[in-house]
Amino acid sequence: MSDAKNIILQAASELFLEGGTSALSVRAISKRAGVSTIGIYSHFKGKQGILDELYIEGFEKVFLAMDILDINAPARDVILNGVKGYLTVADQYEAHYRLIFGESDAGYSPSEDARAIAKKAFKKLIDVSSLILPEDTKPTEKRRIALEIWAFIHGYVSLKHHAISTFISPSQWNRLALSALATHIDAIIAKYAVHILK
Amino acid sequence: MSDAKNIILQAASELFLEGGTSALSVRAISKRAGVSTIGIYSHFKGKQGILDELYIEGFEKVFLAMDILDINAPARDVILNGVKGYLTVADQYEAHYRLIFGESDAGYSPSEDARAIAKKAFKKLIDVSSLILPEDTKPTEKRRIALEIWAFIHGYVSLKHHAISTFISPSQWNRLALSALATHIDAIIAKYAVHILK
DNA sequence: AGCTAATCATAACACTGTTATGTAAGTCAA
DNA sequence: TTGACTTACATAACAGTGTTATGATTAGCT
Repeated sequence: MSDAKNIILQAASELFLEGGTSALSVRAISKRAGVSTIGIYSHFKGKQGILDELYIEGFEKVFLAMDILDINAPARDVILNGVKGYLTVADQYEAHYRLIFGESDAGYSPSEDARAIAKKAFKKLIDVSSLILPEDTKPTEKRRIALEIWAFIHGYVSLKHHAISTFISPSQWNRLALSALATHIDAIIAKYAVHILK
Repeated sequence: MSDAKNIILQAASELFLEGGTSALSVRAISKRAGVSTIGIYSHFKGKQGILDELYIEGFEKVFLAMDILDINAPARDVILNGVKGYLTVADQYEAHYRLIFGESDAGYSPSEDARAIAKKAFKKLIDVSSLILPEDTKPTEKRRIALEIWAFIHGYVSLKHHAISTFISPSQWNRLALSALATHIDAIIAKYAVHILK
């Protein structure tokens, strides 16, 4: 990657972290990067290209957050730890998170490359959440369970961002999300245990 | 409400349903309504005012969707029916839903009046979801459970809107959401049953 | 060296929400 | 009816947005 490209991306990332999408205008980026506005078009595919990079950056953070250190811990704890990491990233990189879930720029839609990273992250989630399932569980079933967990936890993050939700503090939100998910995971485990016993 | 005000709002609502926020420019509204752009500012508080009206419109749809017809049915079914209505509204008025959850216009934030309607809808959700809880459950506990249900189901709707989620059809999404929620509700009921038995 | 392709700057285009200015219409009291 | 005052509307402009056409400059390669 060339110098100018790096400088532009750095400027964009800074502005994005500071003020979200509203602070991310082509002119603001070029001004901070010390280049002309045309630089965003010669090095990236316009603003879409910049947003794509930030989208990928966001999903990479999510991907790393799900990294599991203690592979020997009980499956239930491994998942909850992964989710804890997910929630931390969602807090720390809120602008990225909002971009990923279309909460910041209605006009933006991710490119093929960006979608590929997103799918990679989802596959990792499937791997992690499958730990509570029997090994011979069908792929579609594994995906279904991963989706349940993702929907649940993302629902909490998204509601936290909602304007109505001021009566609950951010840290309390994360605790609520984790305890609710624990309940749900236990329910899933119990269901499969019964299934095995039969 | 005056004539011009109604005409403007009608035009805005139509454009919104047709093309979402991106189709909702002040000039487009005024053009369709047959008035000058200044009309949006004399009858509403600019674009914010228009979005506020649509925000309220959206939450009223959600509110109505949770109306329960069969009050004598089992609590579990009453909730699932209410959620089914919620999902239908989310599909039918996708633009409104996205606006409500900040997925369409990053600049918009609802007024006090709009927030009030949102709180009213949430209170209704608390009432409905409390049906599976013992009558003497504390208000904060009731709220916590309502939040669990809302987060779960909204998480599914939000993921459905996500770009990565093309591998699942819309109707399938709703089925997945409902069955996952059923699992979760049963888990909650079981938990409270144990609590009572002790 | 000479040619080609990429990089950059200026300025402009078509859009956005908003507002200052001016005009016309309606309202109400003397 | 007349005069004063408020409201409704229109035109045009302002400051911002993403994008691009036109040139100029630079870099890489034959």
